[in-house]
Amino acid sequence: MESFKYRELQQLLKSQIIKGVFKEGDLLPSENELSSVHDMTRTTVRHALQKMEKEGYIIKKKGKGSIVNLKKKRLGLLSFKGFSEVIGSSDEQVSNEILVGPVLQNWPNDFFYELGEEELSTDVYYLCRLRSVNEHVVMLEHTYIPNFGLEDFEKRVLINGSLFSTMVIDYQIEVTSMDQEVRAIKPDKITAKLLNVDKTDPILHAYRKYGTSKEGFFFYSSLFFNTKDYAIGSYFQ
Amino acid sequence: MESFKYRELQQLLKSQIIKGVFKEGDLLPSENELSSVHDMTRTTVRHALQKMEKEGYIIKKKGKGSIVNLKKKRLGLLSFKGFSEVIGSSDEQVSNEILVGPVLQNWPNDFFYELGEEELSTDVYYLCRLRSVNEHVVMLEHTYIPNFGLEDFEKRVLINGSLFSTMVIDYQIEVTSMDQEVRAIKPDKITAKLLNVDKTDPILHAYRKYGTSKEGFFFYSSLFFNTKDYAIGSYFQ
DNA sequence: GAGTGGTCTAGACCACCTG
DNA sequence: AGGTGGTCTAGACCACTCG
Repeated sequence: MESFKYRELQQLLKSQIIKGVFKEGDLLPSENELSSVHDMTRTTVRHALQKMEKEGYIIKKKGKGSIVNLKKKRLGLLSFKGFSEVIGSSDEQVSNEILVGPVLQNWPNDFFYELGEEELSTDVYYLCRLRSVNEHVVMLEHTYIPNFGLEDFEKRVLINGSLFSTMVIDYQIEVTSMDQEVRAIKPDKITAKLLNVDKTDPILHAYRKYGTSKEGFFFYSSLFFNTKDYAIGSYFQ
Repeated sequence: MESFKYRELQQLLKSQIIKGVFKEGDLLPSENELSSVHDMTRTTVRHALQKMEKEGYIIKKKGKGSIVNLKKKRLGLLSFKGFSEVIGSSDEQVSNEILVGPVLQNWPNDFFYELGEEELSTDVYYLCRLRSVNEHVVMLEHTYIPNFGLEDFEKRVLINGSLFSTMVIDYQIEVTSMDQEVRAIKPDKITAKLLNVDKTDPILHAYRKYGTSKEGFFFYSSLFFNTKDYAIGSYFQ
């Protein structure tokens, strides 16, 4: 709804990065160039770039420029970038198997987060995905997305295999926050089998609630991690 | 070394918050007041406050002001605030027991992070702490701090029981980043006993490397979490 | 030396909150 | 209505990188 110059620039650059106009390691146009091209002050350009740096899309270097950055060294799965963004451009062989495609259904009983009335009055897209790195299964994710005007969501092919990118590009919804609870647990039979671990092996479990740029729109995940082969890495600054 | 107006204001306000001049929920002086009192533009004040908001010291509300914020809802132990900052002002009964006080020693063999030559040529402060919430043991932390000019560190009493606050106030060193690897594991005997869990109970383990405002100065932790009683929460935005 | 991002000034108008 | 933070302009000087 609200429209700001810095926000428009930010969204433009972001979608250009996601679409591949600017690739990993590329330099964005300089602040002076962006300010003259888009007819705004350098202050405003810097505001946009600052946000993008905070979100991890770019790294700024004094005297050099703004460098496009999408990779992280390891599996940054405790930060709130999506799996594909985090893993995407590294050397790892990544696969992303959808076990249960987006299906519209009712909310499960005893949902792991408390839901608002509006959420409860809609149905929900359920998605179950299995993620592997170098043919090691590392993560099983159950995702629940309330159907607040997501047209034809079940027919979409995820852009770059990424749910986050799809939401930005197709629905102009940005993920802005993530809240999670993490525990070490013993897996149940089915989860152990899917993650290819023994039933006595400890695994990591997380409940997540994602906040978005769309007022009142949240979505939820329950995730299981096999940390035998790959530790879960994360980096904050 | 480098000195900027926004950085000085930032450090002043931060230390005032840590020392209790401004308490949880208080409003900081308005941007206009800060700019006239400290003789700088509002832009510069905003720069300082922006950094502080990013670091989680304050929350800004349009039309209201900048609200001092130190608590998080749950145990935000996967973010990189220190334990004391995260837990500090909530309703929980927190204890922070130092099992092995800061002792100067050599680096362990096969240290969990790769160390630089400068680091290897110094000795290191070792610190072992046990953290409890409402009398449930939740965390065991082994901390390794290279002795790069930390005078009398072994004699310090941690300010507010917090290592992070002590470093800011006594040594002007700020923690600016954190890198970690997380795994679900079975505890060894000693750790199980200290965390008060069964040896078959899964626990969560993390290796951490903290980056600081002091060039080339890092410190390290190996942490074990009991997630039976309290899940590890974290919030990102 | 030319170009880059980092810091900083001195203003302006706006939307939001509270008495 | 008065004060707050949010957005934005139009400049300036600096430290850094690179050819």
